[in-house]
Amino acid sequence: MVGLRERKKQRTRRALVHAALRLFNEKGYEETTIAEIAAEAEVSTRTFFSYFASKEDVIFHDSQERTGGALALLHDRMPGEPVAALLLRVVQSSLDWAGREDNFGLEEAQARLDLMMTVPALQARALHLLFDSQLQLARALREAYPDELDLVESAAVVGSLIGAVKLAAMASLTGGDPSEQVWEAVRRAAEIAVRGLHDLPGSGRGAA
Amino acid sequence: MVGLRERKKQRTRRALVHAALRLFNEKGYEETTIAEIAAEAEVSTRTFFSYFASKEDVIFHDSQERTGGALALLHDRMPGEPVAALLLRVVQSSLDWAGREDNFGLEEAQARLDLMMTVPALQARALHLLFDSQLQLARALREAYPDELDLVESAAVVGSLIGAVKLAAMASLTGGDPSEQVWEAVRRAAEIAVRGLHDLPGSGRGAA
DNA sequence: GTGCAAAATTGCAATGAGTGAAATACGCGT
DNA sequence: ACGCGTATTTCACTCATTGCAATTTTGCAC
Repeated sequence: MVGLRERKKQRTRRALVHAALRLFNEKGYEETTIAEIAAEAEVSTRTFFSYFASKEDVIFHDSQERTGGALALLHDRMPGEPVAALLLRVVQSSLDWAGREDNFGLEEAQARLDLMMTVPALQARALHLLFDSQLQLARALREAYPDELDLVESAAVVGSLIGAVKLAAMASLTGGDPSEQVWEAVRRAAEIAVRGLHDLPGSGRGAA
Repeated sequence: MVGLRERKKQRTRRALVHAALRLFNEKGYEETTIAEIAAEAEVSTRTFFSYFASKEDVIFHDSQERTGGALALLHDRMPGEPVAALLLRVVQSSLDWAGREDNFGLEEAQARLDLMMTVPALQARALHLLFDSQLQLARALREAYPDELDLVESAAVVGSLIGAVKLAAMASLTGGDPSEQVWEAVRRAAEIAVRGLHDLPGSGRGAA
């Protein structure tokens, strides 16, 4: 399955992402044209679109897998585990993901985050993706606790948690805090959001 | 101040919004070109862009004012009012806004909501705007309780509440529920999110 | 190795969003 | 009626994105 064909495709894909990221940070997102990215990766502009549906997609090429992990956690929840504890594990695992970044260097990860935060178009796209994943998480959570939660409740719980974490992280980030404090902000936000969940059905006792 | 000049401008603006909405619902958002909208409103395509920065903006032309109301509520909070109670009032007032819709007919309001929910580009934009307003709300909340909350906490609280409401509403909407049940979902979500806030500094006693 | 079919790449043309600048029309105060 | 300043239009241009047909590359069988 990993024939030359596949390897070559992956190489091109990476080249495109790499080139795009480099140019975005060098000249800015709007200022960089697809033609330039393609040239940098040594393919035609037309080929760019056979790898990514749009300019934005270069930035979000791996968002799929990222939510997959969270969904898996919800799916294989430990029997008897309180909702609050499970959700905190999801948050934790998500934070770990951000710490890894195998595929691309830490610099590129940072650059990407920066772009997502500053370029309005990307910010909008990021929020949209995040939102979709939240809907998926809500469905998964509901399936994990089919007798204790209905869909609206799981949605409220997931939305509350992610919403709190996201906005707190953003507030901290825009405040210019170092990643240390951003992490701490996320932790506190999660705690606040989860506070109301202790007495939620399916709990037993609190967690966190 | 209300010379012919001003009146004419407002008339054109409305004509553009009206034409756009009509065409969007008739042929779909993507399928409608700016040229068509401009033609319908009897102006040049270039003029369209002197009124709205982009195609999307026609849909969100009044989003500014909508958040203004919520910010005002936070600003004039009643002394001694618990955080939870104040936030619930914000949610309530926001729901009322959706009920009114003075500027344009109920049909158009409904059509607009439908577009925002279904067209990905608009969905993304809506989320972005919502997110920005949340940051503003967080700042306002912090100023309303300067001694009891720091920025991260207010962000967590606001994000949690809005996140819960938003996702619950969405879950209910995509489930095909009638507006009756959507309203109920929002109410329940707000309650869940607020549950953890009762023992938040500045409260005193609970509210809901 | 050769040859062939599938997959990938490319060039080209076309559509539509969005922008900049110059030319023009028009309400407004005098 | 006259001139000023702002809308509006026109024209020309850049760029994202897509459809299509031609071309090249690769996987595989003989």
